[in-house]
Amino acid sequence: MTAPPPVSAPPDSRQRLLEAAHAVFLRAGTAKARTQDIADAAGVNKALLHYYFGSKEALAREIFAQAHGDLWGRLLPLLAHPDRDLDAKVRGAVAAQFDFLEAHPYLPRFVAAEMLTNPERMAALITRRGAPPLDVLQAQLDAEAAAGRMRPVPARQFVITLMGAMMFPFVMRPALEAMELTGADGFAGFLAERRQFLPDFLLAGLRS
Amino acid sequence: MTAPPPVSAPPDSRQRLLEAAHAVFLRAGTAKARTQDIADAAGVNKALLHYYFGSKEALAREIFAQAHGDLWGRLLPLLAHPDRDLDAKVRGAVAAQFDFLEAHPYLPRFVAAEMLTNPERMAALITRRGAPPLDVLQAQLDAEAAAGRMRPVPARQFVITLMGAMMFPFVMRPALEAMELTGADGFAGFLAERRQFLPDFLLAGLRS
DNA sequence: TGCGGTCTTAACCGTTTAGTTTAACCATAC
DNA sequence: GTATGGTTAAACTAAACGGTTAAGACCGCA
Repeated sequence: MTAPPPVSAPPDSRQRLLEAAHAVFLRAGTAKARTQDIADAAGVNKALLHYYFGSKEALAREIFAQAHGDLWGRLLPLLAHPDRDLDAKVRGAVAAQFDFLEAHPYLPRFVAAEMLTNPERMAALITRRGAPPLDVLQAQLDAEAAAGRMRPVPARQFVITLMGAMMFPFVMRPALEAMELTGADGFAGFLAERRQFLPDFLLAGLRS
Repeated sequence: MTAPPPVSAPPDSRQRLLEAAHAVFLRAGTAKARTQDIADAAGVNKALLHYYFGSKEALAREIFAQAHGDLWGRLLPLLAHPDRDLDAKVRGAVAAQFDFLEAHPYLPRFVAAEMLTNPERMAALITRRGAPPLDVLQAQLDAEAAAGRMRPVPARQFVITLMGAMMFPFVMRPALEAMELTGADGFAGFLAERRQFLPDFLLAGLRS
């Protein structure tokens, strides 16, 4: 059924297990995922999973930490960059994040689901960054407000609105489709339209 | 340990089971929740759960359908109302939805998680409404655009942005807190600020 | 040649869980 | 005063699942 074991297999089974675990976990959640399914997807025996990772829980921790980092790691540094104006930042962030999300559409819902069923995994991750990278953005917003070009706006509100505007459709996609809110051209059409719509809308929301 | 069986117990055990299931499911997800925990929370025997609902899955379907309806049922009709102007609609929707979400903070994450782990439950719900109630809103947006007061905006984009702007912080709350994005005054402070921020921001985003 | 890391097969263990069964209890209605 | 429906307690089953183990095969390398 599965591919025959390659004669001179490179020792990348660990990596293939990680990729298989990523795929299985993201489509089922770690609670419902079966280690047997992961082993099968990796074309590998279940015993090897324990050989490398010790337990399903350890593997799940690794996948969740990576998913969490992937989901947020791009956006925040981009917004914290001091040498680009707001307009360029927002347009760049939206384009980059949508590219990433379309390549990993299950990631936001997976992270949300895991935070519900396994809050301790999130708690084990919190000892990370120091100060939040919002100072630069807040300074830019304040400068624009002082110049009269924008209303005064808390950076945290804007950032979370920006992130949510992109991730939320992926989190709630099945519900939106069931309610026919994404429209006749389907989710892909909705997303294409949204890539255009969002930057203008968000920047207009800032202007005074 | 549990309350002694009331001498003349009203036959509301079914209702108490539903409420207990709601509480347990929403904090753990249906995959990780245990029927024993639900029975305990209801102060009732586990056999009674099957007496009333037949299976954990049937109970989960009922809770999920209710949660899904609660989450979306308020907002869409409010936005479809033809006799209020956009400004009043948006302000009213934001206030009402935040009231509801603060009373049921786990609901959005629960719905998202269930759509990941049990997509078939969502699929079993789709035979509901007919046309989406976006026509009225779209007509209002078009009229404003024709009058030159707003840019032309697809109603679906605005509605999903509006919903996401409120639900997303609840879906991703643990991650936002871990990244210290909600700020020093905590999630409650962030929400209070957001109630003020959002209506102005969203309406400004529409204006030309 | 022999060693050690990688990997497989297949059986097996221990635990957890949904769901069932049985027998009994008690109020209310008939 | 007996039938009925709601309810309990506890023991039980059947199955699924995570995890373990043993024995050995393959392979590059010293």
